[in-house]
Amino acid sequence: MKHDSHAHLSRRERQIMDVIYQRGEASAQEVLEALPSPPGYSAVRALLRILEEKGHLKHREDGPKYIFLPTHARENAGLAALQRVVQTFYEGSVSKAVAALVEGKDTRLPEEEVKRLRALVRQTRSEGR
Amino acid sequence: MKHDSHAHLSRRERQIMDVIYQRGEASAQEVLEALPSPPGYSAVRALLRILEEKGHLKHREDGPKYIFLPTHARENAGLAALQRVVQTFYEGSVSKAVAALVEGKDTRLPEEEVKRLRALVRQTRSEGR
DNA sequence: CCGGCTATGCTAATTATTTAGCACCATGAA
DNA sequence: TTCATGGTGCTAAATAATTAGCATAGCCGG
Repeated sequence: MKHDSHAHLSRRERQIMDVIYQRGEASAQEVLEALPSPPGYSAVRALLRILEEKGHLKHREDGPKYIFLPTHARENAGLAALQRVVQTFYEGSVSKAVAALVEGKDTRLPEEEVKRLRALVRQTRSEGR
Repeated sequence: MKHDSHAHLSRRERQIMDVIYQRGEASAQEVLEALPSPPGYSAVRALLRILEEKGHLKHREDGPKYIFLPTHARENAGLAALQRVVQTFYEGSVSKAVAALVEGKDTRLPEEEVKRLRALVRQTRSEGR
């Protein structure tokens, strides 16, 4: 488990990665619009370039412009983030974290979600699956 | 959903908050030891003071020294962090996030955890609990 | 062709973060 | 008492992050 990216990214870098993960991919313009207290356009592009140099982003060209996307698949990055949270706030206990999510005051889950959860847990095998 | 603390903390600040959340509370010395590529002692204390000014930490005195602890209870901070991750990486779907956690390759859950999960989900009611 | 628009790359300046250093206070041992 | 130890606060310097500005290239409409 090497990529604790979040630990070494700067604030803006993190914000930008979050935007891109959330959308899947984004142009400089789109990133700009999604940033809190957005800086100038060139600032965003500089950061995007840096993130690409550091290996967190790559881009494809769409006509004249660059569309940026993460080099590490969303699933992996998401899992890493989740595990980090579980580690930091829930003593490494997945069930405590899930409990918080499910019972949390802001989380009224739609019926559909609850169904999925039940199905999920039913299938779960313990250590030697 | 106000406290998206992580979005506006600097790198070191975040690292320190993580250490303190993980341990519950800590002295400057303990924080220092837990930090990755640890700086000098005064650096740590400066950061602790700043975090206290910003309202993220408070301290109590234990003999001559300060023991720092978070102002926002672990549960709240943890839930906020979880929700942020769910939002960023799983399109807001709790069940997708849980699926990742439970099926993730690094997560072989101990039997005990699985039991708790099952119990949890059994009790879960959907939107109007 | 030429000007306006929208991209990009790069550099330099500004601003924020991070750090070390020094002065000070309390305690306990010689 | 006197000094070593281990804590604190504050300030200024070093380093890193963030930003704006300017030069350039492609494309489209007049």
